[in-house]
Amino acid sequence: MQDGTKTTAPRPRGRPRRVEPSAALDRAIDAFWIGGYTGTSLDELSAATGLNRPSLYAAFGDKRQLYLTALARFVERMEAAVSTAMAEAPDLRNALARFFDGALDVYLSGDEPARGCFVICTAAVDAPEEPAIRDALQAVLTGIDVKLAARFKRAIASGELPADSNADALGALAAATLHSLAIRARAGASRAALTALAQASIDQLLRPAG
Amino acid sequence: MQDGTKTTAPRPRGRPRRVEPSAALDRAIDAFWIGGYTGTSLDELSAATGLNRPSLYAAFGDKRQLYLTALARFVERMEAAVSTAMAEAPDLRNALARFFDGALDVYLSGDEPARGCFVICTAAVDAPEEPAIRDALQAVLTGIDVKLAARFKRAIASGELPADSNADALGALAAATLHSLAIRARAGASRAALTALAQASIDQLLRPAG
DNA sequence: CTTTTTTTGTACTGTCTCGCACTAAATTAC
DNA sequence: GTAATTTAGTGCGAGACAGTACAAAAAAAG
Repeated sequence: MQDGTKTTAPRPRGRPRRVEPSAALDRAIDAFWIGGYTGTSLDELSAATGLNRPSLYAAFGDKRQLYLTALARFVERMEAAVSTAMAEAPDLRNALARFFDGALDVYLSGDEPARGCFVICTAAVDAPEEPAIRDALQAVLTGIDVKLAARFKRAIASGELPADSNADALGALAAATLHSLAIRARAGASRAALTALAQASIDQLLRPAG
Repeated sequence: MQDGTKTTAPRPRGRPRRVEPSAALDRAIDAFWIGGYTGTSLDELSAATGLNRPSLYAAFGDKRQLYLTALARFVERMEAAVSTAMAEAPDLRNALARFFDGALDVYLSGDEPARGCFVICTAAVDAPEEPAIRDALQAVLTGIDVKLAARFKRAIASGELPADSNADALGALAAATLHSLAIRARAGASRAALTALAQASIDQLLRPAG
């Protein structure tokens, strides 16, 4: 506050950017989210981001790199949301409820029709022919499995679940419900139906053994 | 057998086909299965089927119609397999085991890398922009839900499950496991891992209430 | 053998696609 | 004001793509 210039604004040398790369990336996510990798052209990406094709290349490299960067950012946010849902909820039941509810907020966001999950619904189709995409998809899936399994382990340790429960299996089953929500949302299922599935999953996962 | 000519072979009028449309459709399924709708070009379809583009158009119409026809045939077979698994198994546990095992046979068939489910993994990406594909996907998902729920209802009626069980919810959860298997297979998961998930799902669904 | 009918194969058109070269514009440094 | 630097915008070129027109081929019917 001593000198008038903010220390965080040492304006760079040349012509200023018309649109920030970070904002452009967010809108590229939106475009890829709807059309998928092969289904979204560079012209569409250019229109969505406000960057023309040469600027896109300068900022993110070619189409594949842009897609992978968009995927990475989406995953980063998703995993952060999952982590907070797992950490902040008072118990496992609430953690799962937040987890599924937060996912549905994302899957049903934006205009109609619903887009489902960016990674589950669009990365899957290109997985066989694009090893980098397949690896990214695989990493995301196991990442979710691990986060969920860790939360189930905590619930076992705290006595919320019986000691002989299989945390890894329960985590994978919770993730399976997530995958199904992603697909069903993109297929046009109603939020009510999806919420019912999530609730059924929670009830099933937390039902005490007989 | 009375006259030498087989009654089923009244050779049609013009030049004979080099390849049967039914066989061509099967190979079109394979091509779409790997690349998806937008990701598979007519040239690839032509090479896969052995029909050149004009013959493809004559036989199946344009690319969208061909994809929908391929999807319909795949679904038809899948639903038949599901029905027999549900009907022939001695009890619910075996029915589900056959159901998941049969699905994995399909999802892991063909060359590496695994293709997962044709409908779940490829129709999902084009669902937002192709209403016909979205409707087909939605119909398939609810079809599976209904078939599974019916089997759970039978299990309730036969006393295999407690009377207060929610057959619809259990059916949807079993379907969710199927969706997850489809995605995970395409992401590169091992058969062992997928089988473990299926087994965990069965154990969970059949666990008596506490 | 000729005609008719159906499929096959070639070639074409217009459009889209990706990626990049090159010029114009906007800003700072001097 | 001039030079340097960075981005924006135009436009090109080679190739892929979907769909179709048209001629050649292969069979049955007469």
